[in-house]
Amino acid sequence: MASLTRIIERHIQNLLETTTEESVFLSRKNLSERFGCVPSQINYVIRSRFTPERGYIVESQRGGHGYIRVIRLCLDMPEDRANHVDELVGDTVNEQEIRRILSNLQHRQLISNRERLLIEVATRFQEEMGSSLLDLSPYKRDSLNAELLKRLLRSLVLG
Amino acid sequence: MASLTRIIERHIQNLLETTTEESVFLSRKNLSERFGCVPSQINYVIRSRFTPERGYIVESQRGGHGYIRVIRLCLDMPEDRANHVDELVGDTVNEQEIRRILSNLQHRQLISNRERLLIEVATRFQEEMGSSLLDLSPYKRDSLNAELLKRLLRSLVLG
DNA sequence: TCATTATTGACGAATATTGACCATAACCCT
DNA sequence: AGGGTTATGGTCAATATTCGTCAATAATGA
Repeated sequence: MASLTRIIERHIQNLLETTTEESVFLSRKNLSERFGCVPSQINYVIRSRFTPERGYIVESQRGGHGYIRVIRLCLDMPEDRANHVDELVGDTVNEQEIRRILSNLQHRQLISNRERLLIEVATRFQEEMGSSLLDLSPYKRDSLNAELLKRLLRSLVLG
Repeated sequence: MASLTRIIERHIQNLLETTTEESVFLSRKNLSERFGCVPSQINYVIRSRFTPERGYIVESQRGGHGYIRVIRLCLDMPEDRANHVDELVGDTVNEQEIRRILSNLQHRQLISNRERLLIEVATRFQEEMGSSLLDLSPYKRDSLNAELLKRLLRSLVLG
């Protein structure tokens, strides 16, 4: 029993995979009628699933002939991917954020599940060392986590 | 008398062995009702038994249609395999030995190029932290390296 | 006996759904 | 051209539904 949000998400992803274009134009009204929901549910799906963090950008226009356009980010150049990684991770990350980032990257097939596992083990080990052995402050641990995570991901994404 | 934790652990493992998928979706609420325990007991089982170090990845989502997803990358590591990893790595390893071990594993096609890269980056980062940030003795650094390397390799069920 | 592991429950955080009200752009009619 | 009308999409807050965390307590085992 999938949620409506997930169903609509899949629908939009299908459209993106089907087309040869790098974007699709949606009608909020049509979509909400097709899926039997209030229009603002479409906004919720867009806001929660088609974010820059997941590799999308969105444009829209109101009024007559209005639309919502969903564009797939193109990260062909290794350098673009490295920059993307730096933005994703930022200067500090806690364990929860690490899990979320890795989940995203895996769904986008930028890392395999074994690679994800290695990264989780490595960051957990560092977290454990940082808190029990070294008694570092939470902030210091989060910034060390960010540094390690960026190095790991950059090494994959530059190749 | 088997503890509830063990019973629930076995239940989840059975689900994983039964399904043809690489993962199972659980409902915390359902499970806790079925086994007559508080919901947070399910978290305890997951946290203590289905860790990345043991080769599992866990994703979850709160809210409506929430779930806990357990992904198993490999079946549990047999005892002898784990011992093999321990022998391979030993109690201390320096960078040179790490490279030799990884090279060997890669030639036997037990790890990919990218996986090797991750392990090297992770151990090098720890080495760097250990010497510059915390000024650990070389011996201490080598034993931390060994511990990290063993956890990484065990998670992949190598040996 | 002491350390580790297991159990519980109160409280907190995240996600999904819905609807009322707001903002904007195109169209059409003087 | 101007102004009203119509057709879109956007925002925000309320509510419901899950799951997570943390700390206290109990049980187990070495």
